[in-house]
Amino acid sequence: PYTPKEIEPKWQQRWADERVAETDVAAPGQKLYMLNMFPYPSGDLHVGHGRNYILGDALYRYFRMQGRAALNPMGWDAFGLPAENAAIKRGIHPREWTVGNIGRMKKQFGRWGILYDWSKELASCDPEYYRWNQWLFLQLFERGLAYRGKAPVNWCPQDETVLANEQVIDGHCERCDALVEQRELEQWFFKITAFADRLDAGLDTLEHWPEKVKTMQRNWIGRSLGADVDFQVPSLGKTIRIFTTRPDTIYGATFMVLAPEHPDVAALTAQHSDRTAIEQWIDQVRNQTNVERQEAGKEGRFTGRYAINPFTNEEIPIWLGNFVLMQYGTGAIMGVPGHDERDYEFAKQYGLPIRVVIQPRDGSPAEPPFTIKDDSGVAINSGIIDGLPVPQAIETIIKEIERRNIGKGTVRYRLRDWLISRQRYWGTPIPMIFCEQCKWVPVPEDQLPVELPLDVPFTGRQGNPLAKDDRFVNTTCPRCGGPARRETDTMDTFVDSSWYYARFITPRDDAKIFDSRLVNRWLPVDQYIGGIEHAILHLLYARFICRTLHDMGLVAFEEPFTRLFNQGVITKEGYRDPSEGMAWVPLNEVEWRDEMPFKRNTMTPLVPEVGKMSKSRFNVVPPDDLIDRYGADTERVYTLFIAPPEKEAAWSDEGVIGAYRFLARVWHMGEQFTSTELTAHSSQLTGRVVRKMHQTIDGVTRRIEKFEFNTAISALMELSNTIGDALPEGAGDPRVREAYEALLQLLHPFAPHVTEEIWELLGHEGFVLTSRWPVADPALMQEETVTIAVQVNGKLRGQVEVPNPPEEAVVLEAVRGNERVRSWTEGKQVVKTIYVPGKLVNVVVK
RNA sequence: GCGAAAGUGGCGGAAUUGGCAGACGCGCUGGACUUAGGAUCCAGUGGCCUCAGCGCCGUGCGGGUUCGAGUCCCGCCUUUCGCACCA
Repeated sequence: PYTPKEIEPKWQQRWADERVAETDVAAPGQKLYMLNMFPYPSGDLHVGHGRNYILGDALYRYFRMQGRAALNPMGWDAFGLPAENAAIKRGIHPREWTVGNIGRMKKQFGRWGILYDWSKELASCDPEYYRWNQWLFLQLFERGLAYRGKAPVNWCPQDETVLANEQVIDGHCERCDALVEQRELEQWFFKITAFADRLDAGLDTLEHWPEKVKTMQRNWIGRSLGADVDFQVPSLGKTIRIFTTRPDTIYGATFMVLAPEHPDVAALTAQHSDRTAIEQWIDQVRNQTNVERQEAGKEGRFTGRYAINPFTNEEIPIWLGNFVLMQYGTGAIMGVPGHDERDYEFAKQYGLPIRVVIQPRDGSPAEPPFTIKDDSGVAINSGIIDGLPVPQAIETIIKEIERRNIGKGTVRYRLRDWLISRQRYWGTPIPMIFCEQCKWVPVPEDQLPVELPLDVPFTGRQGNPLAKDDRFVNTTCPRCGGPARRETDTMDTFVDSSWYYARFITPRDDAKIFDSRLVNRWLPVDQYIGGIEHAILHLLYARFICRTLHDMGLVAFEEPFTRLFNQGVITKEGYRDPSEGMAWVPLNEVEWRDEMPFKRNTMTPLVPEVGKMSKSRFNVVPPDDLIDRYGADTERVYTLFIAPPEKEAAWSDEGVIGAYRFLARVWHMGEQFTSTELTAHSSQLTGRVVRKMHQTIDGVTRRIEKFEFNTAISALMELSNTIGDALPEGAGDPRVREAYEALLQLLHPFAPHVTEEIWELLGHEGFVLTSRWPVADPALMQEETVTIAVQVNGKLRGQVEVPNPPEEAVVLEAVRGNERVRSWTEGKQVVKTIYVPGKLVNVVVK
C-alpha cells in the first residue's frame, strides 16, 4: 500500500544529506535564479502559505530536470513589529521569538519537501546582514539620497511609530488598522523621488511582470505632464504659481484656489474683512485629515484678493479650498469649472462663473464639466489656440507660456520620498550620531555594525526601548570627539528586503555588501514569486534601491526581477467575529463550527464568511494533520491542482482526497510494474498509450512554462488513466512501462517523494531529480485516426473515421440554407482544405 | 465615481487559431468486494422530452458577424480587484 508517512521522511533526509539543492555560484552553467519572497517569520505556516512555496519548488525541480544550474535560496525577513509585540505581551525577547519561529517554519518547509539552498540562508536581524543595511544607508547619505527632513508624517498611535505613505491604507495603519494621525516631525527619508522618472520608465521594460502590478506602480508614481504657470497678484506685488495638466483650458480659468497650507495664505488674508472667521476656518481644515476633508465635501473661502489670468487678462478671485492638496504640485490650482469635475462642483457651490473652452470635435455643445483630453475635443473661445485639437492646444499653449517666461512645461509625480525612520526597537539601527557641535554625523564605516543591544527592557510603554538605553545612546562624536547621542530610530524593514536578493549570492562575505562579479552573473532574478500585497511597497523599494546600487557601480542592471509571478490566496469558509477587539478564545473549531456559529463562552454570533485563512476567521488548515494522513505529495498536488495559481482558490477538505487517490493509483501501478517481467508482449492499447505519453510530455512542458500547473496535473491524471487502462496485461510491455516512467518523471516536480520511491523500486539508480526531463516525439503525438463529422445543410449527417490522417480533407461544396457560400466555391470541386492534425474536422458537403 | 479583470454543471475548474462545450477532480447515484466502509474497484452523472432520437435546449442578459461563437463585435447586468479630491 501507499504509505507516504514512511516514504517522505526518508527522501527528505536523503535530499538534505546529499545537499541536492546547494548551488556553487562560481561553477559554470546556464544560470537560473529562482526566488520566493523571503517570509516574515511569524510562526506556524498553514496550507495557504504552502501554495507559494510549493509552486516555487515545483518550478525549481522542473528547471533542474531541464539541466539548468538553478539557484533557489531562502531567508528570513526577520525584523519587525510582531516580534516586539510578542516580547511586550509574553516577555520573550524578540530575537528568541524570531529564532523559534524560523526553526518551526524551516521544519515545515522540510515536511513539504521543498528544496532550498540552506547554505545561503540569511536573516535580516543578524548583525552580519544588517550591517550592510547600515552601510547602504551611509552610501545613500553620502550621495544626498538619505536625508533628514521635517515634514508632516503619518503617525500610528497604536504602534507608536511613523509610517511610510505606502503603509497607510485609506487613512489607516496597514498593520493594526488604527486611524493614522498627521504629525510634523523630523525624520530620515530616502530620496526615491529622484528616481521617479526612471522607476516609471523602467516599467515598460518589464515584459514578464503582471500588467496589474505595473499599473499599480504607475498609478503610485503618478507621473503627469502639464505646466507650471505664474499668475500675477497685483495687490501683493507678486505671482502665485499653479500647476495644471490641462494648460489648454487656461482661457476657462475663472478663479484660483489655494490649499489652506499654502505659504501665501497669510499675506492674502492679512487684510480680510473678517479675518478671525477665515483664520478659524483655515485652522479647522488644517487639522483635518484628507479623509475628513473629503467627507466634508467641497468647502472654500474667498480671500478678497484677485489674480490676473495671463491669457484672458481678467481678474479672477483667489479662493482657499479644502480640496487642494499642498503635497502635490504647487499647492495652488487654476479653477476651470467648465472642464474639471472638482472645479465644477466648487464653482456651483459658490456661484463662480463657468466658461466652456473645449467642445467636441463634431461641434455639438459641451456639457460642463466636459473633460475629454484626446483629439476628439477642440479648443474654442481660446485666443491663440482657438480651433486646435486638445493635444496640439496643450503643446502650443506651453510654448507660449515658455516664450512669455511665465512658466514652463513640467512633469510632476505623485510619489513622495520614502520615510524610513521607525520609533521601534526591533530593526536596523540607523547609523547616525548627533553632536551639538557638528550636528548629524555618520558612523564611520569601520565602526559598523552599530549593533542592536539585546538586553533592553520591553515595557510596551513610552516608545522605543532603545532610547532609554544609555549605554547605546551615549557615545562620542566621530568628528570632534565630543559627547554625542546615537540616533535611536531604526529603519523600516522594507529597507532590509530591498536588496536581500543580491546578498544571497555571497551571504557570508564580511568585507563587502556582495560580490559584484558574481551578482552580475546571477542577477537579475529570473523568476520571482510572491503575493500581490507587495505590488507597491516591496517591489517599488527594491527597484529603487537596485537603481541606487546601479549608480554606485555595484550592479550592472537596473531592474532586479525579470519575471514576476503573484500567486493567489487560498480561501476557506469560516466565521468572523463581528465584535472587534474581543480576545480570541481557542476552541475546537471543527465541532464548534458545524454545530453553532457562536463563540464559546460569549454567545457572540459569528458571521459566516469565506476568506483568507486566519485565526480570527477560524478557517486555518494546518498542514500537519493533512501530511500525517495523506502525505506532503498529496498536499502539493492538490494545492497546484485546485485552480490556476494566480487565482484565488477555495480550499476544500473533500477535494484533497482526489489528489491522494491519484497518487495511490500511480503507486499501485508501480507495484504492478515491479512485479512483472518485461516480455515484449504487446497490448492492444499500446499505441494509444505511446501517443498519450508524447502528447502529455509536450503538454505538461508547455503548461509548466505558462504556470498552468492545474491543467498540467490534469494531463498527468489522464496519462495515468490511459496507462491504467492498459494494465495489468500491459505491465510487461516495454513501451507501456516507458510511458509509466515518463509519467513518474513528469510528476516528480509536483509529487517528488512518491516518484523518487517508485523510481528506486523500479531499479533505477539516482534520483528522478538528477534524471532528465523527457522529450516528446512530435511524430508520435498525432492521433491515429481522425473522426470527421459530415454535415449537410448544417445538420450532422454522420461521422467518418479516417485512418492514417490525410494531409487534407476535401469539401465538395459548402452551403448555407439553399445558398452557396461564395468564399468556399472557388475552383471546381476542391473548395477548402480544413484538415488540422489531431483535430476533429467538419466537412460540409451537399 | 474612474480603471482593470472575470461571469461555463451541485462545486473547483477545462476548452492552441472561431471547429465534438463541460477535460481533470470533488460531490452525487447505482453496483462489486466486504462483519463493516468515511477504504478500494466498476459504471453513470448539464437540462428537457412525446425518454434511446440522425431529438430539442444549453457557457450572465439582449442583439450582431459567420457554414459554425464560451471564444469575435455592439449594448446592458452582476461580481471581484485596484485607484479614489494628485488639478
